Amino acid sequence: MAKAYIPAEVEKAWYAEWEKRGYFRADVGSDRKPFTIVIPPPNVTGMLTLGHVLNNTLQDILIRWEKMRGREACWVPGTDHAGIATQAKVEKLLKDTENLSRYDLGREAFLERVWQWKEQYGGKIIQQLRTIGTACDWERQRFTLDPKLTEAVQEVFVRLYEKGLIYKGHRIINWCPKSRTALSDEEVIYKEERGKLWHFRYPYADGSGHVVVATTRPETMLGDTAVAVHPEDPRYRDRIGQTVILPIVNRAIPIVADTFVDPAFGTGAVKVTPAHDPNDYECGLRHKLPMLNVMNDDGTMNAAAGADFDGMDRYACRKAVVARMEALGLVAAIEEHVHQVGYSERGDVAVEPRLSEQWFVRMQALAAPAIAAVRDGRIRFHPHRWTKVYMHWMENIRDWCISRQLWWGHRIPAYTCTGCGETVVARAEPGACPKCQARSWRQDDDVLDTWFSSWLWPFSVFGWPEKTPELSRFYPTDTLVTGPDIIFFWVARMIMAGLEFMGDVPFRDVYFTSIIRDDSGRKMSKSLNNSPDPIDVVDTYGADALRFTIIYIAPVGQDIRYSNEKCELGRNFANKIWNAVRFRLRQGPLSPDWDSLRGLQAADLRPDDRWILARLNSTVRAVTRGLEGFRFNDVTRVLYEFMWNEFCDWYLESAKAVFSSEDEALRARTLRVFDHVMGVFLRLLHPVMPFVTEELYHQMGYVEAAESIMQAAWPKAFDARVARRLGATESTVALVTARCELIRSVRNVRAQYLIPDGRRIAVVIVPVNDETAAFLREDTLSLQSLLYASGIEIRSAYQADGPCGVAVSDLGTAYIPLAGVIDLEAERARLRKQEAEATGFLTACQKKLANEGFVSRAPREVVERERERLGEIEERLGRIREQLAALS
RNA sequence: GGGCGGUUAGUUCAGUUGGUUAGAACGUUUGGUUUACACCCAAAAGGUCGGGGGUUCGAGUCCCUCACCGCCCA
Repeated sequence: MAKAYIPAEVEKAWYAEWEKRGYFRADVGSDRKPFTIVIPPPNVTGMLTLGHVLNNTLQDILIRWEKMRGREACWVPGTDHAGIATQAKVEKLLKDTENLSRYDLGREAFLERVWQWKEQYGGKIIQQLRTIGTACDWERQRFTLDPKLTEAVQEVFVRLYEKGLIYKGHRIINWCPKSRTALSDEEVIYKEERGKLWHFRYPYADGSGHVVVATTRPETMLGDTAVAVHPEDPRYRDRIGQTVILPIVNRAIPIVADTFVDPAFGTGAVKVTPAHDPNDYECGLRHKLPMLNVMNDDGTMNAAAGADFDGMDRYACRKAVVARMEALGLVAAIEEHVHQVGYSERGDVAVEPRLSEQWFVRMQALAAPAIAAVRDGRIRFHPHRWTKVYMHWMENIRDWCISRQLWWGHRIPAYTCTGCGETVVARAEPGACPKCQARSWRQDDDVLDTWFSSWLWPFSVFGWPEKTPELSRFYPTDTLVTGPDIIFFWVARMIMAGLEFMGDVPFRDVYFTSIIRDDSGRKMSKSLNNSPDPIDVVDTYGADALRFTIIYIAPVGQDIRYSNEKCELGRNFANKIWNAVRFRLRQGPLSPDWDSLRGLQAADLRPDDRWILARLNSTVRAVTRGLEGFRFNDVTRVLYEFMWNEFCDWYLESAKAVFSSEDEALRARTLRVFDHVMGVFLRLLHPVMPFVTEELYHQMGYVEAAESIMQAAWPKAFDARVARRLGATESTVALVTARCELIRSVRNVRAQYLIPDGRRIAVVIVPVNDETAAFLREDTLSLQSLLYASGIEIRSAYQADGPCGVAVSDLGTAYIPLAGVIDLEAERARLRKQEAEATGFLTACQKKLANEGFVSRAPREVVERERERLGEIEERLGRIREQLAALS
C-alpha cells in the first residue's frame, strides 16, 4: 500500500466497476421493500456546482445506506429542459457564430438546433455526477421532454382543463422583455432600488387647476386612462367624475373614486394605467376603463404611446417623457425614492407588468389537499420550520401563469379552428371541428412553463399515465432532497400534482439542504467568480474528501461557508483511515473470525478491547440514529471522532504493545477485535465516503474481489446482554477514560520537562484503591507503552528518594523520577494550578450541596451524583496538597 | 409591514428533553520522528455563550425585551 492515499487511483476505477456490475440498478421485481428517490433534475444546460454536490451527496448517502439496510434502492436521475435558459443559450450561440436569430431560422429549424445542442452538450452534469460517486440507476435516466414525459404533460393539461382548473384569460402578468415571455409570480425576484418618484401635474379639463399624481414609471403615463382618488378623501371629493387632460397625449380621462387608493401616500391621487399595473388593472375593470397597452413585447414603446415615442426603449422613453413634462412646466416635484423592482429570474432585467392573454391554473382546489398532507404529517419537512413557509404560501396561493412565449418546451395542446375560431383542448390534433365541421386547426404557439413538467416528475419518470409496474412499486417515493429556494416552484407543486393525479403524496420526507456560500459568507455567483468547480476539487482532494467535508461543515438548516482548503479535513481523514489499514496489514492477514464477536468473553479481552467495542457500539447507534433523523452533520462528526480520537489515538496505539508481544493468543484476540471494529466502521462510513471504504474493505480482505462493500449489511448494535458478556459496559468506558486521563497527565509532566517520547523513564503509580489497582494491573503492557515508560510499578505507597515529577489523576498518583531535570518551582506551580482548578470544582460542588433548594428539589440521582463528585474532588485535592507539602 | 433563522474560543461550527467550571476542527505556542499516517504524534494556551430582564434549586439551553446580521413573503 502507498504511504498516502491517492484517491484518483481508486475512485474512477471503482465507479466504473460498480456501474458495470449493475449495482445501481433497481429491480422492479424484487421482493425487498423499495426505497425511492427522484433526483431534483438539474437544468440540461447546467454544470455541476457545489450545491449539486451537497444535494446529491445527501441523496447518495440515503440510497447507499438504505441499500445496505436491505431496501430495494431506486434513485432516478435525469435532467430538466429548462425552457428559458436553454433557448437563450442556443439563441446566443446562433447569434455569436452565425449571426442568426431564432426568427431567421423559424420554429422548426430552431428547435432542431436546440435538440442538436442538447444531444451534443446537454446533460454534461450527468457525467459530472458520476465523478462524485452517485449511485443513480442510470438506466432509468429521464428528460422532461422525453416522449413519455411529454405525454404526461399533455394528459395533465387536458385533465385539468376538462375539470375547469386550467383557463385562458386576459390578466396582468409579469413580462420579461429580454426573453419576451410571460413569467409566473415566482419567477420574479424583487430587488431594492434607489429610484425617483416623479410628481406630475395633470390639468383639469375645465381649467380650474390641476391634480398632482406621483409615479416611479413616467413612461406608463402614456397609457393612463384615469386618475383615481379615495372616495372619502375630502381633498378630492368634489372632483370625482370630473375630467383631466392627460398631458403630452392630450387625452381626456376621468377622475374615479376607488378604495384601493391610499390617501396617505403621495398626494392621495394616483394615475391609473390598467394595462401595465395589477392594481390599476383591477381598478380599470371596476370602472370599465379602456386598457391601453403602450409597450411592445421587447420593452420598447408602441404606436399607442404616440408617434413621438413609438419604438423608443422604455428607459429612453422615461427620460423623454420627463423632459417633455418639464418643458410643459408640469413637473411638480422629484423625490428620491427607494422601492422594490421586480427582476426576471433568468433574464436579469426588470420585468414589466403587462396585460396579456395567457393560460392559468386555478390553484386553490389543488392546494387544499396538499395543505392537509403536510398538516397531518403524511409529508414531513426537515428542518420542520419550512412547514410554516409552505403553509403560508399555500394558504395564499394565486393562479399559476403557465404559458410561455418560447419555442423550447411542451407546446400547449390547445387547437383553434381556423374556420370558426373554436378552441379545443385535446391529447392530439382534433378531427372535425365540433362547431363548423372544418378540419383545419392551428395549435397554440406557446409552450408550458418548465415547472409544469417538473411537478409531475415523481410519477412521470415511472411511465404515468400508463399504469406501469414501476409506478405501483416505486411511487410514492420516500425522500426528497432539495433546496428551500424551490419550495414554491417545485416542492409544493409536486405535492399538489401527486395528490391530484396519483391520489397519494409524492414523497414522505423532504430534506431541505443548506445554501453554500464562500468563506466570507457571500453567495456563490458567476460574477464574483467565487464558486469553485467541484471537478477541480475532486481532482485535488478526491471525491470522498469533498463529500465528507461538505457534509461535515453543513450545519443543519444553516448556510454553509465553504472554501476549497476545508477539503483538507476530508482528505486527511481518508488518509488517516488508509494508514490505519496499512498499519494493520503489516501485522498479518485478516482474522478469520473478524465478522462476529461470538465466543468472546470479557475475561479474554483487555480493558482497551472492551472499551473500543463499547465505543463502537455507541457509534453504530449514533450513526444510525443520525441518518434516521436526517442529522448528516452529526453522522460525520461521530465517525470522525470515533476513528481519529478513539480508534487511532488510543486503541491502535494500545494494540501496538500487543502486536509486538510474544503472546500469540493475545495477539490473535486483539487482531480480531481490531478487524471487527475496522470492518464495522468502514461499513458505517461507506454511505459518506464510498470510494475509500470500498478500496479498504478489499485491502483488508473482508470481501472477495468480485464482491463489494455495497452489498454488505448495515451494522447492528449489540444488546445489553452481549455488552455484559464482552465487558463492553459503561463502567469499562469510565475506567478506560480515567486511565487515558492518567496517561495524559503523565505525558503532561514529560512535556513540561521536554522529555522526548523516545526517552523511556520508569513510572510508579499509586492507585487510589484496590479496585483501580486491579484494573491497572490488567494491562500493564499497553500502559507502559502509552506512557513511553521503561517500566511501571503499581504499588500501594511510594516514597520518592529523589526529585520526582508527579501527576495526580482520578485513578491514582503517578511518580516520574526525573533526577537532574526537576525544577521544584515549576513543579509547585503546576500543582498549584491543579489545586486551584480542583478548588474551583470543590467550591461549586459545596455551594450546590449547601443550597437547600437544590438538595430538596433536584432529582435524587442528580444530588447523589453531586455528593459522589464532592468525595472524588476532596480526595483528589487531598493528594495534590500532599504533593505540594512534600515539595515545600 | 409580516414571518423565519442566526449571534458560543482568533476563525468555522457542535452543544440532544435545563443538571460537572461549555466541546471539536482549523489556526496559535512548545516539544517530537515511536510498529501506520508531517495529509502525522504529544502537550499547552485560548470563551463573563450578542446586551438587558425573567422563570427555576439550577439557564448556552425555557420565556420576555433590545441590538446587529441574513433569508423569505407583501
